[in-house]
Amino acid sequence: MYDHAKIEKKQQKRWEEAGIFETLPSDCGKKKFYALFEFPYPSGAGLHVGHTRPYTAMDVVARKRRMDGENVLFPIGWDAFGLPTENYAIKHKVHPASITEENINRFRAQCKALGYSFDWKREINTTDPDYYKWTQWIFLKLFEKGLAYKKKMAVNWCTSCKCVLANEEVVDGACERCGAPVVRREKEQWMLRITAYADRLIDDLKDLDYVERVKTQQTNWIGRSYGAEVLFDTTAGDKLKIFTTRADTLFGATYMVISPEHPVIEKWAGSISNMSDILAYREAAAAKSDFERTELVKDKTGVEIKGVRAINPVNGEDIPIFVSDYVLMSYGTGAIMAVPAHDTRDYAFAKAFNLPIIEVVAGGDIEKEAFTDCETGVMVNSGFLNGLTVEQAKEKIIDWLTLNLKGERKVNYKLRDWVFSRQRYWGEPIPLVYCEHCGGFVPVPEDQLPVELPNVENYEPTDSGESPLAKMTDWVNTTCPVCGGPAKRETDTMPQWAGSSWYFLRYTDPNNDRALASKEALDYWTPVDWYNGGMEHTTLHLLYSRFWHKFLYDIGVVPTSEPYARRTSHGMILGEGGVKMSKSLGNVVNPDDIVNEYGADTLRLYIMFIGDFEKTAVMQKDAVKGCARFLDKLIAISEKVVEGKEYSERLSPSIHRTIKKVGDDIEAMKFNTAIAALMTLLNEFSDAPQVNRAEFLTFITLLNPFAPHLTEELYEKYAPKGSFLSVAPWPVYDPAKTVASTVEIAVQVNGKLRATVALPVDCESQLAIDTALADERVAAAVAGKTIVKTISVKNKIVNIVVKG
RNA sequence: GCCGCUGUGGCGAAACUGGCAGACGCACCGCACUCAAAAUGCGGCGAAGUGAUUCGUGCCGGUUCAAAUCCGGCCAGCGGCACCA
Repeated sequence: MYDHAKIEKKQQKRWEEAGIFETLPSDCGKKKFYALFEFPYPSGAGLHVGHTRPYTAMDVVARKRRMDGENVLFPIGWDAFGLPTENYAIKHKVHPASITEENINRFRAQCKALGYSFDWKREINTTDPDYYKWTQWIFLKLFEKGLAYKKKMAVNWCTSCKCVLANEEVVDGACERCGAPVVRREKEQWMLRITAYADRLIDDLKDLDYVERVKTQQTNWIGRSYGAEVLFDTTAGDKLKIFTTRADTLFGATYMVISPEHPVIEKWAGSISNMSDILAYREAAAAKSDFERTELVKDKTGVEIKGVRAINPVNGEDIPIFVSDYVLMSYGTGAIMAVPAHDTRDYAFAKAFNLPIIEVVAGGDIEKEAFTDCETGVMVNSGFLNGLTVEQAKEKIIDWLTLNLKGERKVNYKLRDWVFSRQRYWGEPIPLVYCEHCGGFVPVPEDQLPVELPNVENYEPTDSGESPLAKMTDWVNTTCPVCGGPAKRETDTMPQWAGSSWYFLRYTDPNNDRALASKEALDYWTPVDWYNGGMEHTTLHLLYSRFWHKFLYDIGVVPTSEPYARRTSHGMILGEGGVKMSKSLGNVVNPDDIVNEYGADTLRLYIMFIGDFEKTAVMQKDAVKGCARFLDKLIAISEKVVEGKEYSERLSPSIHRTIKKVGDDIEAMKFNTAIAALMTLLNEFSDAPQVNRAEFLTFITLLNPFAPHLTEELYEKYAPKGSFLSVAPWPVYDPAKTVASTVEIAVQVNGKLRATVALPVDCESQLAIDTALADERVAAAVAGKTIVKTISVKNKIVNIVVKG
């Protein structure tokens, strides 16, 4: 066992003093490489072992690219606004800013102890007014372009955080962060028009190097569907507009349904004879939480509107209209045509209310269930569509609707606009003031940014849904920047996701006080070349930041329309026994413990060796030992290295192969097999009679990205003063030298392994077959039988097919 | 229900484009060193069989000289979405 604590501290100090990980200027002549992982929220719990997986992975990549001679930007910062800090501050009566500072100090120390090669001079903090000034600036640009607007609407209200949530933050009807139930509340909220970018957010994915599951998840979340809007005449006089993806089934529409919140209910009040029933139903629907609504998916409820009926535009049929909460006001037009024969929900409703079911696509059995999987069917009972395929009917009906002014093509999305305001203290103030005289919200002028968070006595959230800032009358009351009259500041703050939607831009030029970053810095560094992050952010941070970036591109602030060229995603680290690590289970592994016992290099190796980077892995403390032993073995070998400038004949092929393997594996994020290859090579070293200096140096260079401290220490013995392995050139391999002169070939008889034979590389297949047949075990298996066929695959296998 | 991913020893896992299944590591067993233990080194380690051999990558079937890998049909687990018309 070596003194890891001493060595690691020493090397960290050397690196820092020499500044070898500082980013070079953009005119350095090197190819740029921007490596990024999702910057942490500096929680009170400190760095978790789960953090070390993506951090170490990207550190390995960054270190390897630096050794490849690239100019690497590998930054770190703190996404420090957020509720846990605020809640802790309330409980312990301290200012969130001071807790944030404490937490950051701890995270920083932990990161340094792990030897990450960050450029510490570019550290950022989203709660720093010099940073959030630009977050506010982007908001003002969104406001200026009409992409930020205030709207009264039903929102998700977390009963514990006492704050609204974005749709993306609601998981199974509960708050994504605290797990408390979420209810619907009518509130005025700031919204960002992310839906305006829905198409581009889907379409631009196709040119990006993102792992496929991220692309599909984003595409599904945005949920684009192509269909038509159709106008139905009603006996109330005006028309009712619906959205459908199946206009081809119009002849099967036997009733209509509108959402309980649909505004026509008020409009038709005079004609509706059972208004009280309908209002009672609406009230009952509104009282349901999101959770209850999803729980009750099965049973369809509703009320028929008495007094108003609709006319099916294709056949003039008079059909009833229902109110039911299975139709959502927030999607499409809040009204549907119901085709029970070909939609499961309509079918269930029609059965419950005893409504007619008309088959319009042949092939199913509508007595039993709705025939929905009918894309290949043929139209029936459908007038002028009869005999057409579904595909043909879809085209024909849309043409017919358009021609007769009864409808038109329409695209709809599941994606909703982003609810952007929060009624909490610890977030960026929204830089707007409300002026009665000017008749609305007025932006705070750019030269008055940032609008800083005032010091408040009490951060306690309110049940009324007002931000704690609202009580700060000194701060709230201000003058209007336009007319100079009295005005009130907006007291809601921005959500946690604001600061992280653009932070990667700030790293390129972190101290700029005239722009969020200079044009030169953005031109050189963006887009991020490789961004790794958690799957849990796919429809949150990743989507939000793509949206902001596209907006900034549109207004000419950034030079690319996408922020990240490549996106990878790491699997979760589970606790012992395959369960999620949590405080309550007491199975949280603190990386500090492993660092103290074995050293940072061992932890780094272990966390990379644990398994496929993209998959969930289980922490097994026992297995850490294997990595510690590997390093001990390396030290033992280092003490016996002899002089030598060339690889020995014995080790040369393995060394060349390993250089290739480790390099390829790092780029493919197959860190586990890269380490396995290094272990194999080290085992060969210890079996060899001796290891020379050239061989040893290549080995520690390959290992350096994974175990930078020990390899740097071992390198000092050979290196001129002031030179560093961490920035030494990556070894090159010669493809011709990766193969030994002989290979072992498997010999099969009828596909079953019978022997292995040694043969010269790339030998003729006849020689391989002859050698195989000469083997006594093969001969025995073939004896007395007829050879029907022989197959020989170069350097791999010989298969002899026999009969009889 | 829909979309996606995964299923391989006692355990974590490897296996390029179909070509010796189980690399590498953990645990375990034996031996050496030691008074002893730890550490270290050497050897073994999918199952059955004394053995030649046979069986074996979730299950059933297919294609192929050859299948963990390709095709068809299931089963189980994980993740995402979910009354989205």
